[in-house]
Amino acid sequence: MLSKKTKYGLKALTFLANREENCPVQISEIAKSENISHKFLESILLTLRKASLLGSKKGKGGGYYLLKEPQEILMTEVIRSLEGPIAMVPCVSLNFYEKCDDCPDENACSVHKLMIQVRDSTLQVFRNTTLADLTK
Amino acid sequence: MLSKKTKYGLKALTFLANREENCPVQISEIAKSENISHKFLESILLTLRKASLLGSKKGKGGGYYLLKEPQEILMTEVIRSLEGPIAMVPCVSLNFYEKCDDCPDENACSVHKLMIQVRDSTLQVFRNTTLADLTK
DNA sequence: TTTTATCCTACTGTTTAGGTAGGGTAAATG
DNA sequence: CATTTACCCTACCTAAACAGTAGGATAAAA
Repeated sequence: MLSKKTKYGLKALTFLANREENCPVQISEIAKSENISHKFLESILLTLRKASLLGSKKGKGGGYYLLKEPQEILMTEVIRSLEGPIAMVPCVSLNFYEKCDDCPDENACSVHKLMIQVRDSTLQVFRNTTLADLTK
Repeated sequence: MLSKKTKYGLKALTFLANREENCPVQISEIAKSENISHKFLESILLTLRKASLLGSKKGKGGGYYLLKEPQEILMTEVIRSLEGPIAMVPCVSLNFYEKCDDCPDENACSVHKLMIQVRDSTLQVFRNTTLADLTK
């Protein structure tokens, strides 16, 4: 299941990408337009800023803005920052690998085998999709 | 993330498929071999029986056994019984559809668009993989 | 009728998701 | 330089889901 955090984050990024000018947009404007709680969205945008996907400006006329062109923002980056691992089990994760404690031999594990395939097909989608593909 | 329930269920099914004879196997034997808590595995096998993937036999010499040939058991069935929806958001789920309450127009939603692609690529894996593909 | 092993309901502890609360800090404006 | 604006950051909270446990009921074989 995709968390609300990721879902809202994607919506916010799309909202920013859909604007013609890339000037700072206030949290409240995004929150209102996308039906997201102001405070929750604030914490999400903060995460995206720390992941270097968004820039921010304080004070009057401040807000958040994209740091890169939409077509340069890959879904792999976005999903990994907001959701964490893309793989369904840690033992097949490229960026968040962890060994299973119940599994003596990873290479003999049927779940491992299956989940590698799922990971690869999901990765293919995320690697071939940029923020620009989500806009209209 | 894949739940332990699904993970253990897959391991148990693979264990049964790897046996040369399809006679009833006790919970304890599977639990021991796969490092799964006996009681937890019991509840998982019960789920699989109710999903008509396993048969059971009570009393001495009893246990669980496959109801179909491994090559006839699709991953879509297994995952849906144990994990529930394959889609990452309910609004793109084929078998467990639900409308998002924050989304006025599904077709205009960027998350929807992306998640349909993910669902389709994951489905392709599960539809083309049977239990027989997980055995060795 | 005793033993074996599944069936089934209910309960419980831990973790995570999805927020809220409330003040701190930097920048623009006058 | 003071005020307003809007992001920055930590801590906290509640409900639900996950990952099991407990304990007995039931059915089949010996």
